[in-house]
Amino acid sequence: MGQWNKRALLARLQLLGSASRAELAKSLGLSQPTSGKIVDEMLEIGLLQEFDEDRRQTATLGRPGRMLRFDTRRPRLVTIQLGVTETSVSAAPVGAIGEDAWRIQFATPPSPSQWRIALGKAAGRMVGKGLWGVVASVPGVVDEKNGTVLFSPNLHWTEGAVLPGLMRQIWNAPIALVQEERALALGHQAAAPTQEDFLLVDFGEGVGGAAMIGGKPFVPPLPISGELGHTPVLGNRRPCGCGGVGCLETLVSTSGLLRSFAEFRPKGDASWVSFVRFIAGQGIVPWLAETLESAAGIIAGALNVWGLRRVVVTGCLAELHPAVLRYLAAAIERGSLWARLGRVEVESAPRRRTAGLVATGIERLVLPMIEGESEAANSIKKYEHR
Amino acid sequence: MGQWNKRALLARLQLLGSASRAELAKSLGLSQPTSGKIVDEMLEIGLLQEFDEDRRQTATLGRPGRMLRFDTRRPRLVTIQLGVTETSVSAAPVGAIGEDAWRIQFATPPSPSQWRIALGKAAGRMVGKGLWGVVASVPGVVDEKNGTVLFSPNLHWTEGAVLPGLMRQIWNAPIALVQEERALALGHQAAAPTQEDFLLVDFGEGVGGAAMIGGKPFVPPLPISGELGHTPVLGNRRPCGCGGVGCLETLVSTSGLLRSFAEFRPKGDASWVSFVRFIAGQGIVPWLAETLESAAGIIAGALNVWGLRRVVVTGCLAELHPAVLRYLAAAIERGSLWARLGRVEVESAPRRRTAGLVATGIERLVLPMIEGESEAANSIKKYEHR
DNA sequence: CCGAGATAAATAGGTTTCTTAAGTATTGTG
DNA sequence: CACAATACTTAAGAAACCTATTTATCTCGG
Repeated sequence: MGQWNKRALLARLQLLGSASRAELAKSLGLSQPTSGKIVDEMLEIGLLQEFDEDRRQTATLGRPGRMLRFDTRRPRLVTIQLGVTETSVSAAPVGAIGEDAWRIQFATPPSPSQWRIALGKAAGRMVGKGLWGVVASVPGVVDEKNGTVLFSPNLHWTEGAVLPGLMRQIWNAPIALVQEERALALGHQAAAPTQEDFLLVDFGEGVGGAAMIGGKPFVPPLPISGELGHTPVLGNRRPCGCGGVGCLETLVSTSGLLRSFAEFRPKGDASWVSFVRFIAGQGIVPWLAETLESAAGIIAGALNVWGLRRVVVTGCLAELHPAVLRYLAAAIERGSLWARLGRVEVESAPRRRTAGLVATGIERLVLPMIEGESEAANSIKKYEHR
Repeated sequence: MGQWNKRALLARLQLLGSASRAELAKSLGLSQPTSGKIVDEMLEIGLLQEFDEDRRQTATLGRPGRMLRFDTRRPRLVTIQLGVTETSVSAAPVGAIGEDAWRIQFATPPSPSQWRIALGKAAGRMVGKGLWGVVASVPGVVDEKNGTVLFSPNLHWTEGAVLPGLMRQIWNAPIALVQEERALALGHQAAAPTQEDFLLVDFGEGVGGAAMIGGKPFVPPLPISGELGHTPVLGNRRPCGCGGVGCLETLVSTSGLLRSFAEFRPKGDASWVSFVRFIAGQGIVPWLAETLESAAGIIAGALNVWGLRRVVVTGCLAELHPAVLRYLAAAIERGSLWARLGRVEVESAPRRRTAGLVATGIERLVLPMIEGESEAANSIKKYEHR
């Protein structure tokens, strides 16, 4: 039961970035001794770190607090991004900061066993001691609880593969799997902690969304949610990797956009770079406008269902001319019910996968570790009786 | 903090319907003394009730447990349904059971002050003592926290009206406002406690949805969610009360269906009864099929976004021939991503508004009362610091 | 440089809430 | 009627927090 305060304190510290014992106590409504006790324990474990803050500007009265943050010194989590074309691996401390910086990258091989081998090689070049766990982000429909991929239109070989099993052969540590867009949403939350409610939409090889509600990722009953990419678009006849026809993903993913671009200009160079240049020059051409309208309609529907008013766009759309995002934003606003009562906001942001993976690792691997047997057993017991 | 167990115990009892102290303790992983203490306190207050269970079939060894349930004897909550055409009022005990049975009904007047007067008359004919609170369900976009209606296409006069203020003039007791579909979802949950995750869709004057996730109503960041009725349907040009054009609600609400019916058969009797008879005879005529397809697409979209696989349909669609529901179910299944991985279920159910209102009352009025000042103050303090 | 004021952290002691352990009560069974 | 089985109660102790107090460390003004 008392683990509640621990979690709350760590969550608050994640939100604040750094804080003193007293600040944490005040902001949580805890007493200073309690806050102090928890912090001491976390320092002991190596989860938190004291550091000297540069406080030349904060000329405040009284004894200055000893500032705390998540430990940035020691790599604790192996973070893996299993992407459709590339796999990236690095080791990050729990206090990882800044943009994504991948230590090791390799082309994603086409089978589980080859992936395991490539991953093993990568692991050989990294620290192996003091690790607390391994977190991997995977595209598709992911059952995070069981660590399986149920459905992956763009990376079929992951379906049914026991990815945690493969990884455990390399690192003998706890392992967590995260759905890709959820990791991105958690990463954005870490970078912009004041935005507690938003829908992150990522445009890449596929299109997916993940909702943050009250600063927490929305956890659906089924291991499926935010599947915006596989909503059928009226009039679209392109076949999708999912087996369906006309999915949004076939229009507005990188490959979908390039396909439209090539169809529109059959003789030209259909590379992403030339597409970006083309749009910068020509503006929102009609076929692009139509595509954006479709995407906006689906996004607006998700906003109406979840009761959200902020959209964070990451991925390839954010690389295009800003007018594209503006057009999308206007279209989303038209479809959103909330726009009649208040403001709807659409913004673009960089992908912050590492931060998201680390946040996942803390939540799913580190906290259970801290809470130890007693509590874990207890919560399991409680679950059984449901 | 210890209020956690109280809430958990009451929630569990709500789920089980009735249970003994020992059963509650075991099912929650609590110790018997704790369970016993909490129960004693609740009996004292009058929230729970001991009763003799008929146990001729449960011939179990040992001392039989003293069965507990929510008190069914004393009316504690005034439950009000402010409907588009009718307002219904009754007083219910916290252990209210069975289908809706409204004590007093009157046509909903067209203004706040007239409504207040009619309500006052109704109150005169009811018990006034020992009441714990008043719960009212309201259609539209409801800010439950502030007790205001932001938007109500079919009952415009409620927008901006201070409904809790009006009610407090009549009953000087705590008051809670609930969005109508959310109340229905809570009511269904009470009647079918094992279904923890579902989307309730009600077809009536309007069309609205509410999601139950893990046995709890989904609480959106904005006071808007599940607004299925105001999703535009391609090709539909009917104007909607919301100011938009082509909303689903204009097709599939009672009045929308009747309008289509009248357009299809201009000379016939366009009453609901004759429509029901017509469909029973003719089956799913093409225009109805199209309407159902539109509704199903929007419902399936919501399932995909929320990660749900069960739809509970209440209201006018459930009154039509069963083939209508079957058609709708098949169409929903086609649009649902989960249908490729597992089963999707669609069922109809009666409206259980009283149960939902009572559940709301317990959650929002009775529990805070029980937890008392100390805790309330504490949680408020915690909130401020966010 | 020093003391006063201010704030942070640590310590001590008390409260609340649960749990474990050990009764007591009430049933069915032989 | 004794005995096993189960439900409830009581008593004592443990865990987690809180309040109050003390100690530490800073700024500021002389």
